Amino acid sequence: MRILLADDHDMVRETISAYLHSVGGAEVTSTVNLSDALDQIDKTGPFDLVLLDYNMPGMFGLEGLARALKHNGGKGVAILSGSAPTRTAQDALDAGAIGYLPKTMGAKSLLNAVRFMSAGEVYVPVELLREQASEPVHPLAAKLSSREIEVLSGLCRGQSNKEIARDLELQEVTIKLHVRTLCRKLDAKNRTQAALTAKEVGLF
Amino acid sequence: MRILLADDHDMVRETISAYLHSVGGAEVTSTVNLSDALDQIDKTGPFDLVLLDYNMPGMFGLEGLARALKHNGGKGVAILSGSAPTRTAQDALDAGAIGYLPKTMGAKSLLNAVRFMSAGEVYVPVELLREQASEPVHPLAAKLSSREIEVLSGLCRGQSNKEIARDLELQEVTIKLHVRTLCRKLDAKNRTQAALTAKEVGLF
DNA sequence: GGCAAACCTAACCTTTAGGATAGGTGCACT
DNA sequence: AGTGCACCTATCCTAAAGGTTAGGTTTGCC
Repeated sequence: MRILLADDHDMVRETISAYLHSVGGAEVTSTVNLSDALDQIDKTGPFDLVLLDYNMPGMFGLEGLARALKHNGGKGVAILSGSAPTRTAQDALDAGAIGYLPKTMGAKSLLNAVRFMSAGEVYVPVELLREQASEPVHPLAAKLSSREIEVLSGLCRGQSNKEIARDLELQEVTIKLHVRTLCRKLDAKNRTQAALTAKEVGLF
Repeated sequence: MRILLADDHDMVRETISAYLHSVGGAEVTSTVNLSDALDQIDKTGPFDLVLLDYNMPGMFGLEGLARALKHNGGKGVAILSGSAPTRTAQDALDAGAIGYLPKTMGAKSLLNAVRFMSAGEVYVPVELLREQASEPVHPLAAKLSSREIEVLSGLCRGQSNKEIARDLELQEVTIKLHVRTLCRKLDAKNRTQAALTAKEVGLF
């Protein structure tokens, strides 16, 4: 199993490389930037798997991924990243990456994932799904009073102030007031934006 | 590698079982429903991996998964499914499944995934991310003209008619007209509802 | 050419939204 | 008792939204 590891952090590079070699029996080559990695591929032929640090000299986001994919002749290229923003991971996989490895994962899991990807399979960390499913528990919900939540709920149903007032048995003016404070708290210009952002953060 | 496969379709059961045994060298036991599977676990001890068909006598959705997880003593249980609705897969993984296998995947990939999961790693098919990224091409989008889509886009950003008019270099009245027809087509009472439903069906 | 459809604009109207300012209540905390 | 906060209401105002009717253009189709 021939692995190419490109990461500018010495410690990351050395520990991962050592583990994959000693425990996983892999033949690991490592470089400190993208261009060295591409040179290495050209020199010794495609690797079974190429691991690229996302934040690394010469990467320029996913551009580096595309270049590495071309060089590695059909074999897999995966992205290694410290954090795991869902967006980036999705983009990477859409762009043809064979996997997205958060650096937070354990050594054993890393080895398993590397073996898996070397076999040509796409590795997706569960965390990605988790993040999408469970929102960060609406951070701004705490800033809203219970009344405001009720009014916001009406906004999210597209109700007019009058309708909301009727449902809550209040005067229309009062609703206007709440709507205004809601817009301020949600950083929205109008009721529509308030409703949209409330929906977006998963409040309703 | 001891695998337990539970599926009520004879063909699925036999082909998968045969492949995992002959090519993958696995020891495969198979049953036709959930209760037989649970009996089998109790009789011969936990398997390295249990594969459960999602639509199967006794499963009752994810209830069967929970029961199997208890019986298999910490080792992995994965869901096998014909279709791959993102929602179900997410729920399954959240409920502790070690993987979600669409039956559409190739034999070789299946074997790789099974080996991966037997090693205790969570397998997530890429399709799940893909589906979330690219919607099923909005059924009602066809009913809207290109201008209307542009205006709707403005609504979904919470813009006022005046702002939309400026962006599209049209008169405000024209925008009003489009907003009205949009509300009719989207069955909305006002711009807020229109924006919300547009967002809901994934148009923006 | 006639015709329909999608588009744009105009003038006019009513309702709603959004905002400011002022004042009232009840409750909790000090 | 006083202070602060969340809540409710009132009046007055401007700006937007929503709706009607009546035109106009371009495009493509029969």
